[in-house]
Amino acid sequence: MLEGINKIGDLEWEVPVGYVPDMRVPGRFFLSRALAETLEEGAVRQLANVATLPGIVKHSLAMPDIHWGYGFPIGGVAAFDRTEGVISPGGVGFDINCGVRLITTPLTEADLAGKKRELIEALFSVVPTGVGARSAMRVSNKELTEIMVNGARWAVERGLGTPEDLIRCEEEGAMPGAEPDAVSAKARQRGMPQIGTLGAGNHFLEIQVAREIIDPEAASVFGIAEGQICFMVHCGSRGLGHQVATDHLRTLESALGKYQIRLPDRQLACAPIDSPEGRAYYGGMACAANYAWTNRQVIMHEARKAFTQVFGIEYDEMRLIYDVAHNVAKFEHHDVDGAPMEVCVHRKGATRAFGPQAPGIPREYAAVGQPVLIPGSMGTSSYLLHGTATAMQKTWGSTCHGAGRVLSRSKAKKAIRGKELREHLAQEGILVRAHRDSVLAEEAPEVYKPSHEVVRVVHEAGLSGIVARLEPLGVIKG
DNA sequence: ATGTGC
Repeated sequence: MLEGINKIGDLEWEVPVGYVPDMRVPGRFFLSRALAETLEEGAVRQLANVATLPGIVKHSLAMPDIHWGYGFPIGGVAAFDRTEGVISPGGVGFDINCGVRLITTPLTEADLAGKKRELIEALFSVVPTGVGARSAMRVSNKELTEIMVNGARWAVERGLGTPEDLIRCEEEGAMPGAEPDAVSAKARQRGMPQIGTLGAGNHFLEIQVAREIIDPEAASVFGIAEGQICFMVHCGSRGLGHQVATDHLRTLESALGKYQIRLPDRQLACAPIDSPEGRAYYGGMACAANYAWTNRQVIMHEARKAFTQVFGIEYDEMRLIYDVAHNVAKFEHHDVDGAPMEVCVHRKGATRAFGPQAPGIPREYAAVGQPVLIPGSMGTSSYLLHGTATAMQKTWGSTCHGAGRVLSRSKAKKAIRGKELREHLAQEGILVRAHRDSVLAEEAPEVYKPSHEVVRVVHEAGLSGIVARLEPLGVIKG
């Protein structure tokens, strides 16, 4: 472990005040010995830098998938006092509301046999992939405004889903406080042709089988059984979210002097939550988050239609378990030293993991806590977990989001051949359909930390409980 | 992550 960091529990570490100058609170992160080898000093410094920001409450936190990011570390969680604190795009990330949803089907592996290629091709033909992918769907400027305000409900009202889908979605598919005027014309232009598109990088649409049920009671509550075929959608707010982040970062950087905020790193650009600049970022970010929920709703709808065509099953037999955001800032009420407090929780590459009976989770899941969805890297397992009371106490109800990258894209492309990887995965029974073979090299399993170890750590640390392990059978990539 | 770099 790095110099100057204290072990405070089996899997818990503290970065003391003074690790970098002007820290207001300590940093804390969760990590096993096995993952310690992958810990970057730069990511720990970023965790400490976040602790210098005005109004930060209790700790600057990071999950076991911590790695170096823009300003804030990825895997980072930080809460700021609603009245005294700041809001920062670096604490959310460029892909606002990058997230995941998981859907069960009535199919088994036997049903899939011989039809997997047909299914993959059907899915690939209805879900546009790749950087700059455009949708066949026509969305007007007025409709885009409705999408940014109403989120997934916009899609359901047009028959692209069912009302039950919305209940099983974080924020029911739309955050409050979306402010369309805080989204630039350029951001709108980028977002207009991209509703229903997957994008690139680690985004995917994957066919999976529930290979292992670890917690049968919670699995039954979530409605998933061993051997069941599922599909998972992992994507975000595309060009619109990226442009919202870019636009507001520039505004916030130039307002730093006005609010006399001194930063160890300009990438931490932020503004008081209740300033015009802070409010504008929140309003724009909420628009992008709602756009992302709509995007995943439309992709799920297209995928359901493809399944009905290939297998002759009913649309309603494919049930959304849940949809989670991995990159977002939200106002939440938490207990701080026995007193309720409203804070702005930034989760960047982290998942909300609200425990049993927590407000804001679907009533049907109240007994076990909210579902938590952790995507694997290509060819490796994804996980379904549940939130816990421990997460509420220790991490503002948060857990990890997946496997952090350990090899850069450029290094991965030099070390790995995409075509060979595709053939190798095919031998294991995993069919891959990608926009370009080169993305396969960039997304190879070995360029990521092992997600099973990341998930093991949050389980052992009590931040969430493993419910099921899902194995990939076929995947569509950018 | 991203009309992938100013």
